[in-house]
Amino acid sequence: MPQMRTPQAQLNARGGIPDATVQRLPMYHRALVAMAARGVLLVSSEELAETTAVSSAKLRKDLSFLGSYGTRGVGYDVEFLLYQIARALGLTQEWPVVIVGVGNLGHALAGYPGFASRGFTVVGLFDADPKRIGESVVVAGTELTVQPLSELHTTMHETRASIGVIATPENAAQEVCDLLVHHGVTSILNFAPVILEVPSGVDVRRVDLATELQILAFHEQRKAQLALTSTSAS
Amino acid sequence: MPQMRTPQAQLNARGGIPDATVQRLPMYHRALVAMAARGVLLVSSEELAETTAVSSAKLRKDLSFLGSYGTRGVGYDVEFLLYQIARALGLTQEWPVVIVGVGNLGHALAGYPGFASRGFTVVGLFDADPKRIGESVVVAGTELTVQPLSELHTTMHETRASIGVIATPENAAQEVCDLLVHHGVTSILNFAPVILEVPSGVDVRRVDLATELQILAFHEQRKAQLALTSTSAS
DNA sequence: TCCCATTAGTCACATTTTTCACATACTGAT
DNA sequence: ATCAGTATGTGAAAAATGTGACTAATGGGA
Repeated sequence: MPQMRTPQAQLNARGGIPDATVQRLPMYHRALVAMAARGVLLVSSEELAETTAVSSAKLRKDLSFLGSYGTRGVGYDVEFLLYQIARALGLTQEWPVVIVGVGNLGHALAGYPGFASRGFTVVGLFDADPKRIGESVVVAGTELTVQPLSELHTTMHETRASIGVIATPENAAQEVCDLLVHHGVTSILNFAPVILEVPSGVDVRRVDLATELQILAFHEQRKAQLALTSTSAS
Repeated sequence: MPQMRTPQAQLNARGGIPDATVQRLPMYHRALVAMAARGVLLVSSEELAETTAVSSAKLRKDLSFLGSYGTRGVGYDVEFLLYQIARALGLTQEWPVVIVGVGNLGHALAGYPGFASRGFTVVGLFDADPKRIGESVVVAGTELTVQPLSELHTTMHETRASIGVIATPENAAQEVCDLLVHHGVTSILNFAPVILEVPSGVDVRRVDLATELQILAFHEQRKAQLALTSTSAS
C-alpha cells in the first residue's frame, strides 16, 4: 500500500467529509424524514435538491462523500439514504444534552420537538437564578426540574453528556462554558452573543439572532440601493 | 499555461462585498461596540482579530472591502470603524420588524435586547392562536399587543416593515411566509424547520436549532472515532 | 530631521467549494 | 439480447475563500 502522496482529494484534507457538506446533511435528513412519513419510497437527486433548495449536482456530490448509495437510472431509496445520512451524522445513537439558562429561549429549546425526534435527549436543565430552580418543565413528555449549577456534576457523572447548550445572558456565558468543559462537555451550542474561549478539542457553534437580522439588513439595504440606481439609470 | 488575464477580482463578481465577509461583519460590529463601551479608542487588527476568533489577515482583508479606514502603524479608530461597519450593514437606519408566532421562541425574540440596540424595532407581534391574541408583551420598554394575522396589513401599511421573523410551528410557516411576502416583506428570518418557497428578490435566512445540534453531533462522533483509532494504533 | 518600530493594505498563492459535463450503470420494453 | 431512456457518480474547470508574506504609511523618539 503506497503512501498516498496527498491525493489532493476532493475529500477534505483531514480525510473526512467536507465541512460545507456536513452543514447541509441535516437539511437532507429532514427532507427525507418528511418524505418517508409521506410514504415516498424513491427519490431522485433532482427532487431532493429542489425540496432542499440546492443544485442537484451539489446534492449528488454531497451524497457521494457518504458512499455510493443511489442506483443509476433510478434514484435513492428513501429509507436507506435516510439511514446512511443519520449514521454519518451520528444520529443513530442517543445524545444526552444539558441546557443551561432556562429563560424564554431555554424554554423554547427544551420544548423543541425536533430534538427528541433526532436522537437528542435533554437530561438536565440548569439555571443560576434561585427563582427558577425547582421549576418543572415538560421536555418530550417527561418532566424535568430546573437545577442549580452546583448540581451539574451529578448529572454529568450520571449521563456522561458531551453536548451542552448555553442559553444564558451574555455575561454568564463564559463562566458557564468553563464549567461545562470542566465537567466533560466537548461540544457547545452557544446562543449568547459572545465568542467563547475553549480548550482545543472542544467544538463551539454560535447562533446569534441579531447577527442573522444584520445580515438580512445588509441585503435589504443592497436591494434598496439597487432599486435607486436602476431608476436613475437610463 | 493558464489564461493569465482574468482579473479575478477579489471583490465579489457582483461587485459587492463577499458573502463570507458580510457574515463576519456583525461579529466585528459587536466586538467594537463592547470596546467602545469600555472606552477603548484604538484597536489593532491583531487585537480585534483575537476577540472575534479570526486571523488578523482575514480581518484586514474583510475590512479592506469596506474601504481604507485604518491608519498604518497605528490601528483603527474604534468609533470610526464602528460607524463604517454599521453603515455597510445598514444599521444606521431603523428597521421595523414584525414577528409572527409568539410562543416561547417568539417571546424570546421579542425580548432580545440585541435587537433594539442595533436598529431593529419590533413593530408588530402576530399569532394565529386566538388564546394568545390580546396578550401584552414588553418589547424594548414599551408594550405591544399580540394581534391576529388579519391585522397584519394594517401594521404593514403603517410601518412599511420589510423584515419579518417567522417563529411559528412548522406547518404554518409557508402560509405565514406567503402572507408576509404578499404584504411587502422582502427579508425573512425563518425559525421553522422548513425550506420556504419565495419569489425571487426575497431573501430568507433559516435558523434551525436541530441542525446546529446535528452538526455538533457529527463532530462529536468524529472525535469519538478518532480516540478509538488512536488507542488501537501503535 | 531622520530613523525605527509598528501596523494597515495588498498581492500571490493555497485551499475549499461549486459547477459543469459526461461516462457509467441500471430498468424496462421490444 | 439489445436498445432507449434515465439518473447516479465523478473528474476537471471555475469560483470563492483563506493564508502568508511583503510593501508602504505613520508616529514617536533620538
